[in-house]
Amino acid sequence: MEVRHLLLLREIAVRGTLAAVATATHRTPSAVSQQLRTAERELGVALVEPVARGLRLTAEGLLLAESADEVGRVIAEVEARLQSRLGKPGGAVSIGTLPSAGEALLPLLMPRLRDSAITLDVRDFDVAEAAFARETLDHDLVIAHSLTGDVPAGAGHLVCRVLAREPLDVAMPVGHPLASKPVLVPDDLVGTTWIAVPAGFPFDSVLLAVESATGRPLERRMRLVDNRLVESMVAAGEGLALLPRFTTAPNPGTMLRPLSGVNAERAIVAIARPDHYARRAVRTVADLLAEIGADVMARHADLSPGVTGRLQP
Amino acid sequence: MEVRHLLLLREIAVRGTLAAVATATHRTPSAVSQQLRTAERELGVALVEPVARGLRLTAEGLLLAESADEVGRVIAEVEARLQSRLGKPGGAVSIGTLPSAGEALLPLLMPRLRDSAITLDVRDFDVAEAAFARETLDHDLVIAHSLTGDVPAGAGHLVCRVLAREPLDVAMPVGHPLASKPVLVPDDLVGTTWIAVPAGFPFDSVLLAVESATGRPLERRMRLVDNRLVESMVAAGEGLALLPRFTTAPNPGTMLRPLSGVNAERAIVAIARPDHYARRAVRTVADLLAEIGADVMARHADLSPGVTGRLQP
DNA sequence: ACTTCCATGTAGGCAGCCTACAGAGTTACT
DNA sequence: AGTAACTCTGTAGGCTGCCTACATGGAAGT
Repeated sequence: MEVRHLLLLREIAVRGTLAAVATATHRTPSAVSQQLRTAERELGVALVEPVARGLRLTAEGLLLAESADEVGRVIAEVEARLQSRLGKPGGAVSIGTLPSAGEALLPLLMPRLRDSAITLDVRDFDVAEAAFARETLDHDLVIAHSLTGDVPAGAGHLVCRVLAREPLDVAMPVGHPLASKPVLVPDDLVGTTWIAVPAGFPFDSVLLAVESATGRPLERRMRLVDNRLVESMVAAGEGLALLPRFTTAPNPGTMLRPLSGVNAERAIVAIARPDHYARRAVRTVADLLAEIGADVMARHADLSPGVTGRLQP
Repeated sequence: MEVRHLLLLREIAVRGTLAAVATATHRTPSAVSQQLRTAERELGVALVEPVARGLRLTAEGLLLAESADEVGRVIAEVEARLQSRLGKPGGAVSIGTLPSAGEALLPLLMPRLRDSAITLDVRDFDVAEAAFARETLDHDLVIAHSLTGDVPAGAGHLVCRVLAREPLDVAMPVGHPLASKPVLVPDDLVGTTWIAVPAGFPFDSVLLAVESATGRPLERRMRLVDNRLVESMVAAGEGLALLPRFTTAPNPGTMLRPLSGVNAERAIVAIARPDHYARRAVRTVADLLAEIGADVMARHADLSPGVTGRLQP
């Protein structure tokens, strides 16, 4: 029983096809196929069965793939134990992040890693909530968010650390009638039109909650992802929008007002595969992100949202 | 971090020299040395340091060697989980046994494995109590004994199953004056001479206990290991001896009498390395041995020792 | 001093993993 | 229906890496 074969099965279980495993591990599909056959021959069991134009794991293959999680975790822990004895954590840590959270956190992370042996490799993507979990396959840490709780959908057996809780405020053009109220409630929003996000994206759940609270539908005029673009649309008077408080820069054309009465808050969380999280460098970065998240929350705790300065002086 | 290297370090930790590891794994010392250097290069740490004419593990090497126990156990458990799903356990199980316990148990084990896929590979050795633990390096199961408790000396972190508790009786030639008593106590033995075992062998602790109870030394005339030889000496009138009840065959020249007042009993135990014990075939054999041990104890429960038939009808 | 038992170095054989390329099967699109 | 795109698989060949065989150097015991 070779560990390499166990890890191969785990990759197959999680990526679905041999071709995906091959590209993820920088090999040809042929190599993966041959290794799989070797594993089957040595174990004396069928590990995969053909289905449609691909294949899927047999019950035995699935059993071993699940076991591989445990094996991988134990080995990673051993490695971490050694590294922690050898000195400071180091190496490359790959981070995948949703842009808005990355904008709030990562610029503060870089200086804290200045005199460590850790190097970062950052990528960003804006995907539906359930798609963040998949990104942990290709990144050590994924900065995701959730509006329904502290664990993003699909991140069941991943390591999951809440970095911050960020209010989602209502953005409106300067001079909008609602700007006179320091805090908005759902009833204030009846009849308004919105710059919304594509279906499946977390922010939409807030609008749905507002509709459910008032019993009246909201008009969604566009479905945009990029917050900078959304802001410009709001400033142009195309509608209201929900924007995360920490990263919506003061902007002469728009202002923010908090929304109460529904859950208008997102949890910014770092998620990781347990075996990646076993690396000390990865854990160190996660620790720093949690610190930074707390700092950011503290800095906004007594500040009003947006460009209007302090509301409760 | 390769599992092969971890297991190599464990072998070094446990066997002491590269030469011993090499012979145990059927390789040349050169191969082992090269693999060790490869491990050091990949990990970037010194794992061994020269000492005297051999070497010893550094602190880091020892850390990894200990971790290897955990890794090996987890992998063995995965393998066992797969095998248990695939059907009946099978494969070769190597047993090392002390001769007397093997004589009592193993003939009953063979028929029970008749229609299984398990094959046995049995060896025997008669060593001091503390030496049994070392034999678990080379055998899946070691049948050992202990007079001081249920765990033989040195078997601290081994799997340890008590198979039977066997009285050690006093063997004497037919017609010996002590034969008139159905049960002996230490005071009966004052002034007697004995066929003893070499120092360090467990049986000696019983004679020491008798001496301690009576305050009078016993004369030890020879120091023999082989029980068949001991029996013949007893029959020849050379002295008394302690013999295990289950395997001392009825013999026209000798008879047995139980000894009370001191702990004259040995625990027959199966010991194994946890990673070996994870194999289902190994566990199955251990289960059967425990059954057999219980049977043997039950069969002797209402029978008097030796050739004299039932004493308490 | 000689033997013995360590570990280690070098050269070469051999197995195993990988790539490159080709082929067969299935699905989806035009 | 026909084609394109995707899947997995097979074969031939190169390359890396592990091992053996043999030789060397050092430490301990006789």
